[in-house]
Amino acid sequence: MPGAGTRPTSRDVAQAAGVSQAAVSLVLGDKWRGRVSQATAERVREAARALGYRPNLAARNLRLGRTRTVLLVVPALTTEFFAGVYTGAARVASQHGFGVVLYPSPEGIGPARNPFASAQAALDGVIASSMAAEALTAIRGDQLPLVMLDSDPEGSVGAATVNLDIADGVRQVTDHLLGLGHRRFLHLAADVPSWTFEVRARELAGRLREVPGTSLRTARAPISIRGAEASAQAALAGAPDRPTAVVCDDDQLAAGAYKAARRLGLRVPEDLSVTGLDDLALATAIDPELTTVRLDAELFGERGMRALLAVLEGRDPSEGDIPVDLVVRGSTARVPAG
Amino acid sequence: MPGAGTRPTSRDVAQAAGVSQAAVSLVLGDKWRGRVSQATAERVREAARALGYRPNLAARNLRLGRTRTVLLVVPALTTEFFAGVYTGAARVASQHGFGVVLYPSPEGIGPARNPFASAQAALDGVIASSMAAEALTAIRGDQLPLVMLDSDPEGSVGAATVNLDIADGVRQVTDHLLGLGHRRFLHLAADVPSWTFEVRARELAGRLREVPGTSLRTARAPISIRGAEASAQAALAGAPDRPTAVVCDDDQLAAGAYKAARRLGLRVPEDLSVTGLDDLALATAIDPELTTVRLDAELFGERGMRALLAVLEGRDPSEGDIPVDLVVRGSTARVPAG
DNA sequence: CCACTGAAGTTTTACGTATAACTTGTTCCT
DNA sequence: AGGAACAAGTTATACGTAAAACTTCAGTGG
Repeated sequence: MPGAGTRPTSRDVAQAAGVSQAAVSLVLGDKWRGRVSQATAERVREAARALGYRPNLAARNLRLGRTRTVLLVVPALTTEFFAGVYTGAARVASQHGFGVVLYPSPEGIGPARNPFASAQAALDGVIASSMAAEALTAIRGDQLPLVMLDSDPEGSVGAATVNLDIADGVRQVTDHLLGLGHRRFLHLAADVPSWTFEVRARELAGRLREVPGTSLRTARAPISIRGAEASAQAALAGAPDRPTAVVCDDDQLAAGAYKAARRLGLRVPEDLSVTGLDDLALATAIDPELTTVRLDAELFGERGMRALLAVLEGRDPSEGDIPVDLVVRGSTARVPAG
Repeated sequence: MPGAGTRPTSRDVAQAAGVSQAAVSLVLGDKWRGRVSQATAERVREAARALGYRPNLAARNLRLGRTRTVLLVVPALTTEFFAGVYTGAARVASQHGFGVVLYPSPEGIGPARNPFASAQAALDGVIASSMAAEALTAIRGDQLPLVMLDSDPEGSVGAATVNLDIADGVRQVTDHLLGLGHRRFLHLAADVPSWTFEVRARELAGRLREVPGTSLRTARAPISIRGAEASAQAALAGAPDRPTAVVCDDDQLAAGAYKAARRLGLRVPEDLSVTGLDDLALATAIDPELTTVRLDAELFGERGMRALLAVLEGRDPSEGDIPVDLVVRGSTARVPAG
């Protein structure tokens, strides 16, 4: 009889069922066919149920040398985007008997510290979003299989990468605005060093360079509505050759641009077109609803987990970028005359 | 020499430093004073560094019988609220050498399934938000120390509870609206069975019952902007004795109420006052900015973790409810004449 | 000079599991 | 009849760590 308060072990179950510990392990591990009789197996299962036996995961992990647990490192969970990524990753993981532990990096989207100080769980692999070389090194020092989300395929030496086709999204936005006659652009950029934001800047600038008569200014802001508001207000204040379109690095920045516009007496979209990127719930909460690029967060998470499974099984993890779609709503309109 | 690809163990470090495995454990566990010489300790640390040694957590957890890891069960991470809770909990945890694993329950705020199927990590305790009896039973079956967030102190048998003073928040909102002359109220309620929402309904109804000449209708909606929009639109459609104030169970529902109002040609706040609860970033992104009740998510998480630590150490976890504040912004105004 | 103390270690063991290797008894084929 | 083949188990071991219990040796006080 196990002491009160102590959790029952497989040995307790064995004793209760009148068999050896090995038999218990075989039965509960579903490896008993041809090794244990049907009747005995049932007896073991009954004993386990009666005692409320739950295997000690630390012991199992030690024995097997793996945990079937992976870490998902994400920037701070200030939007629902990474909730979607987690959902997708967790769905695929559970189909393969894996668990996903979520680690929101304290520093936001930028460089993240070594997550292993916090996550006491032993891990089989890591899916990391938008991290800097520093943390990457710490992880690779641990020899852990690694998949990078939304990161430079060149920069992440050896690690598999899974990316959304952000560049194409920016192209679609830019072409949409050019088609509406816009020529003077403001890029409201995230004030965070990350490849994913570099792509936006590069692609927008590149596309505009191909079209004569266009101009591009850039304003940087921390990724928050308040921060974006201040930055956008300053950038839009000059009346003479004010931009007619604001391309924002994400929907939160776009919401800040709305507020700046309102403060300056500019109407969206009559005086100013605004675009976002993400398609958060926020995008349809604000008025007018935001023209933005829809990112499929769940698919992103699924693909990330699938890539990690491939790495773990020694398969090739590479697949193409995930397509994104422009969603045209009420925040973009034909360029105002004059 | 450890085989290529295998992680070095404490035994490898011992061999490299020319000492026993026990000495390595003592030195790295900082228990060496009076047991190992300064010089040897330094030699061990150097060897560990050289080999890139990281202790096997599964083995440590098995040996110690604890993991210094706790699980934080939250509803789906669709708003930044629970990100704040996590941040607060993780901060306190790391100060005490604990890690926090985040488990977003797949079913939203309502009844959650047993999280242990997914989280392969062995756990020392659980902080669970707004869960139903079903999951609670599963957890208590595991004999795990448990702290409930935002749950009925009566219903959660034996488990410690940490609560925000939501009731007081609802009182403040109601008194604010009554003071502005409102008498016809619509309660836009979350369509989810949870104690935290029952409190809102009870408190609002109770307060209005004390004031003669008031009326209260209730509309239920899933917690999303879209869902709230549809529900609020239906509830506000009847012209004659339409409510003049909409009290929403959270900010997302309030954003939906804005959209319904706009669709019906009602101006906020001139024709309709709207209030929320949470004070999300969304609250200041919409126009007009939302009058709402600010909840201190980080403090909530801190208090939750502190309570769990108290339980783990056999101390009394109980503290008072966390105060909340009404934040008056532009979405509430004096009741329209007539 | 000898018992004693303290420093500086080492040896050993236990944590709970999964599984390889072994044992025993029965059935079946030739 | 004699073993081969198989069912139905058991015994023993390893995973990597932490720490209790033991050893060895040098110095010290009476």
